[in-house]
Amino acid sequence: MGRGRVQLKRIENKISRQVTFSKRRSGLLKKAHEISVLCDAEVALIVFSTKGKLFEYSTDSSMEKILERYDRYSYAEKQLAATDTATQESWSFEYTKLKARVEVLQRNIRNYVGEELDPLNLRDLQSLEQQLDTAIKRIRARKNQLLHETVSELHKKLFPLDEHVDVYAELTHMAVWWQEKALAEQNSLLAKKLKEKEKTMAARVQREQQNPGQNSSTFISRL
Amino acid sequence: MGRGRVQLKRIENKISRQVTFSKRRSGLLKKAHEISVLCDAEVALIVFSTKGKLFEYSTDSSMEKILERYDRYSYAEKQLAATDTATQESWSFEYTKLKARVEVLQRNIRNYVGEELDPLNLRDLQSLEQQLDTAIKRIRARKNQLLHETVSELHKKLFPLDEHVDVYAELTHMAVWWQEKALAEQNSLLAKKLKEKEKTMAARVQREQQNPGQNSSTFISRL
DNA sequence: ATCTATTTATAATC
DNA sequence: TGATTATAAATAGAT
Repeated sequence: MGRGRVQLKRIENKISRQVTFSKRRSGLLKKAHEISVLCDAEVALIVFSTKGKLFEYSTDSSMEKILERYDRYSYAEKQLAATDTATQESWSFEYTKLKARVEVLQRNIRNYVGEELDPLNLRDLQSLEQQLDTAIKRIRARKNQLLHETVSELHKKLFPLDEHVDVYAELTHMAVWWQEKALAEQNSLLAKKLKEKEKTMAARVQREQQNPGQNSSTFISRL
Repeated sequence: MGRGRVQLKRIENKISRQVTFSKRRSGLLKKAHEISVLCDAEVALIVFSTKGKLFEYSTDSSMEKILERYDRYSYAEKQLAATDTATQESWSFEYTKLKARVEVLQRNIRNYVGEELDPLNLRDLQSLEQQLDTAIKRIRARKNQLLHETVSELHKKLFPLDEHVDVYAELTHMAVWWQEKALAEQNSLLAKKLKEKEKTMAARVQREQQNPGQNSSTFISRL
């Protein structure tokens, strides 16, 4: 409903994707609210943007209640299966144990997404950072692999008879080319920055020489 | 959008309320799906009719994952509400729920440390990477803050009478110095790498010229 | 469910 | 972001 028909597929242009998101999001929230009021329904709507920003709507702003209700609804089946597996007494204990476990896991996860870092000491932070660093590397590797596979399959579809072309080698070439380009750009950028720094440094040194011993290097010279 | 304007208030006629609900519900689900696809967003939509029937939509049908993410986003408030519900409901139900939760959390954690990535699609990987990237930034910021505080306290102990020295200014000087050094090192390293790359590139180009059209650029030129 | 007259939502543009 | 406008979509009311 606009000046042109719209295909149901990811909008590739980042800007217009963002604009569309903003418009449609407000439209969606509005409609969620409308059906909730008009039809006396309970609605919970959660939207995460690509960048991970959260938008939400819930009837009477009781998201909690609705999600609880949802859980009750969707776990109903699982409950039946589990009812007769264990005896009543042991459950209390098991439950407590499990609950503690959930708390630990949740705390861990919060740390993994960079929240509640205050209780951690330097060593914890260090090891956390290292873990996440490894994780990111693996994720990127997996992403590449996935892309790799996708491209390779695509290639097979495009050139089914063309067996002698080594797609992997081609991709490697492309990667090398890309890397070189990025490297060159980074290099010139760094060179520029370095020059600026040298300039400001020279200026500061000159100032220091004009009024020496004022305050500046006291701390460093003491260490 | 119909033959008459509509007031934003509960439709009193039961029949037309039901009809409107049915129509608008499908419209809402459709729009939720559309924004999800068009704008690459993660959407979870839960609707309970007046009669308590459940309708839901979720991106990639992973309602669990999205609700988990939502919980993480707004865990602060939730903590309080979740604690005392356990006493009321049957243990069996709560236990089952909790167990499922533990499984989800564990799976999440495995993903956060870069394990079991195979079931994830490209979008999942992308969002995971982004989350971890943010996390690492926060962790580094916290590390720096901690170091900062430690040094500042140490300084107070070492020079208790020395109130006029601005430790923060000193630290800034040190930081600048350090940055410049690192920058210079990085620069020379990059320069070295670049030169190597150029050499290998030149070598490859030469090879290509000697036996042209063998296999290499077939793929790229076709794209 | 199906059919339109209308109202709404929104894509394109600035 | 915020407005404007032409057009596509959704849907209220009727069947």
